[in-house]
This record gives sequence, C-alpha cells and structure tokens, in this order.
Amino acid sequence: MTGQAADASHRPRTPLSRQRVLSAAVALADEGGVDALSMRRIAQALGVVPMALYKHVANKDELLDGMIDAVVGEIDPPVADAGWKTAVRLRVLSARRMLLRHPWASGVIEARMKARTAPTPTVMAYLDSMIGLFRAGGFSLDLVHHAMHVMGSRLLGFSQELFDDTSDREPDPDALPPEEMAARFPHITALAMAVAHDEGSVVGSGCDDQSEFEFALDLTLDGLERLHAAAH
Amino acid sequence: MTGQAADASHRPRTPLSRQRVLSAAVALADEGGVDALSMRRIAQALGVVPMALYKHVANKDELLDGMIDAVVGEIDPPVADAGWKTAVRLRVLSARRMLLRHPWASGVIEARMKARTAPTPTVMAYLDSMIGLFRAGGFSLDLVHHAMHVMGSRLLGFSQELFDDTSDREPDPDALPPEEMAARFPHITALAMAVAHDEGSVVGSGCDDQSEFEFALDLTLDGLERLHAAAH
DNA sequence: ACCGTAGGTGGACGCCGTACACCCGGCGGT
DNA sequence: ACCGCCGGGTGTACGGCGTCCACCTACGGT
Repeated sequence: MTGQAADASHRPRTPLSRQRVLSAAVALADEGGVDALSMRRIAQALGVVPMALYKHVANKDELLDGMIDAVVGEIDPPVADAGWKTAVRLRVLSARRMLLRHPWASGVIEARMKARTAPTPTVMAYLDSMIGLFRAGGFSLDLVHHAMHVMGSRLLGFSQELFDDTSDREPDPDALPPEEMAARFPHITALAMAVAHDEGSVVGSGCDDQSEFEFALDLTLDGLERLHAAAH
Repeated sequence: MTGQAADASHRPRTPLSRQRVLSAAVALADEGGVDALSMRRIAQALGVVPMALYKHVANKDELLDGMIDAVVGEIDPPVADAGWKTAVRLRVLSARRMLLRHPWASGVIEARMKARTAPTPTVMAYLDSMIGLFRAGGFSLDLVHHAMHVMGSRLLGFSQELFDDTSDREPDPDALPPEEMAARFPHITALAMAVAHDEGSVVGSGCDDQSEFEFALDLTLDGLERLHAAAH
C-alpha cells in the first residue's frame, strides 16, 4: 500500500504550468459555460488541489485575463495584399468564429472591459491591428475612430442572440400559448412566422445566423466606405 | 425593555413586497455594480432577514428577470406622428439613456439571453414595438428581420467602452510606459493622441461617447434607409 | 552534505444561494 | 368568543465558492 503510494507519488504527472492551467480553464468554460468555471473544478480537472493553481495564476481575475488572451490569440492575423475592406471583413469573421468556439468569451471580455484598469495586451494588439487595417486603407484618424466605435457598438443595448431560434430549446413549460403570443407581440410573431416559412431551411428555424451577421457587417462596411469616399 | 421590543415589533415597517424588493435590488446594483448584489445584502438594505425575500421572488434568477423588466420598462414609448427613422432613433437613444442609468443592465440582459428559455415579456414588448416602428415605415418583413439583427450585433465581439477614456481611471500601477506603448500599439496611440489633441474638450478625453454612439446609429439607419429605398 | 526555494498540500475563514422547519398575528367560519 | 388556517417573516444549516496562511517536500547549486 505504502509502496503503491510511493509509486503513485512519482507518477509522471506533467508538472503543471500556467499554460496547462489556462487550457484546462478554457476547456472547462467551453463546455458548461462560464459559471461552471471554478478554481476548485479546474484543480480537480488537473488532478491537483485548488491552491496549487495559485502558484501559476495570481487569482481568478488574472486567470480570466489569461483565458481572454489565449482565445483572442486564436484570431487569424490580417491577410496581406488585400483592400482594407476585405481585410477587415476577414478579420471580423475570424473573430466571430473564435467567439462561436468559445461562447463564454464575449461576455467575459465585455465584463472585464467595463470597469478595469486596462485591456490585456493581446486585446490591445487586436484592436491596434484592426485600426492599422483602416489606416492602411487611407482612412483619416478621425474616421477610423468613428469606425472603431461603430464596430463595437450594440445599438439595441443587447445583442442578437435574442429570438434567433425559437426552436431547439425544449418546449419551455410556461411559454405563452401561440394565440396570446400573437395578440401581445403581433410584430414578433409575424416576423417569426415569415422567417419560418421562408426557404424552409432544414434545421427548423429559417434564420441563418451567419448570413445575418455578414449582412450587418457588410451594411456597416458599405456605410464606412461611402463616408471614406465622400471625404475624398 | 420588552415594552420597547413590543413597540418595535409593530413599528410601521412597510410590509415588503415584490416591488420593494426589486427597487432595493436595482438601487443596490446601480451603485456598486452587479456583483455587489447579493440576496443577503438586499435583505439587509430592507432591514429583513435574507430568506424573507424568497416569499416575493422565487430565486436570484427570477429576481434578475424582475430587475430587467423594471429597467426595460423605463424606456420611453415610441413617439407617435414621426417617420420610422426618427421614431427608431429616439427609441434607441432612450434605451441608451436607461442603460447609462443602470450600467449593470446590459450585461445582465445579455447574459440572460444567452441560454435561457425566453426573454421576459417586457423585453419582448420592447422588441415587438421596435419591429412595429420599422413595419409602420413600410419595411418588408425580410428587411425588418435584417434590421433587427444589424441593430443587435456587435461586430468587434465586444463593445466600445474599450479605450474610450484613457483618463479618469487612476494611474494604474503596471501600465506600460508611453514609449513602449507607442512601440507595441502604434495605431492605438496615434489614434489616442489625435483624439486627445482634438478640440480639447474640457473633461480631458476628447472622445464624446454620446456623439460616437449617435454616429454609429445614424450610419446604420442611413444604411437601412438606402436598402429600403432600393427595394422601392 | 547542506540549504534555499519552487511548487504542491491541508485547513480554515467568510461570503454566497437557498432548503427546511418554525412561529406569529390577523381573519373567516362557526 | 373561539378556533384553525395561512401568508409572510425568522433561524438554522448545508454545500460551494475564492483565497489567506502555514506547512511539507523534493530538487538543484554550492
């Protein structure tokens, strides 16, 4: 028994490191969302006692920063040899793919931005290079400034994942009956019906999130292009 | 002593109610942010024991829903007798004012949307009436659908409060020295300097958040208008 | 052979959300 | 006048959280 314990003690346990902690944390958040993420659970996943993590990250905040850095680092670098418009477009779409891979990320990044000292360097680098793309396209500093604000703003106050699907979620016990739904929210239901009957995409909801996103992106880029052209 | 205790016992303590709980919660969140919000603290603010709250709200989730309903209800109703464009514009600006009043709200709403059964009826009503504004302006269902997605999307993946100020926050111990800043993030610094020297708004940072927001809003509305016109 | 140190451990503290049993005061029925 | 019901506030307790602190242990440099 003690012999086996000794055996187990120098089991080739890879020795833990900031990278390993961060990866485990990201993995845990990817499946199970951000509130399935606790120091204790990360430690458990790594087969280690909770406090061991603190030898590699200062605290949970700093761990979240590290996770952000990790996933923002996944965004593809800008393509060379392309107009500003396609360069920005590709970059934003790559960022979006990252955010779909790590659904917790957008919320965490946003929360971290709200009242913190400074964004992490990796985020800064992302923003910097995005600005660089506009500048390379000949945008004035002023217009770039506006552009960055436009691309970061959420006009409705919250984002689109609002009524995207209407399907997939399980029936939802206390949902309103359709007739009352139609009575109280006529426009929403009209829209939902129209979208549903439209094109009959096999997956159920006829609303293709990706193309909606690209629609918004292109509308914005077109608008910026027009302003850029108007400024000679 | 016991006499006084008896006195205290029928102190005219207004008898608690869902409304009072919600108001206290909103007040607590307004000052101190969303993580200063705990059942125990709300109870304390109301001079009551924590579990008393549960006679009026089912649990913390439901309480957050209630808070959202409360603040979304603060958004001004649509103005009558105006074109779709100004009607939408005013409504969005009113929503923004609410979100500035309750900085915690956007985060909570967004989080709640991510993986929940359904938005609360008040939020639905807000969306419904927004859709109604576009419809009244003659937009096709299809275009309205696009429009709602556009207005809800955050192209950068996170919103603008990113590097808005650069001032106000206290010095921040471990900030990069300006020269390294300039070296690593040349575009950001160039932009920041340009904005700072621009116009010299008294408050320090030369970036007026409100007008940036309106810039983004107008750019979007113009884009939608153009699409609407193109569709005859 | 020694010791300093980096890295893993164990326990404890104070906070959180909330389940459960309780208790008290006012009100309707008799 | 009494009784029993019940709505709403109370007390206690549990499990989970982040993190402080003291501790141990194995290893590399001298």
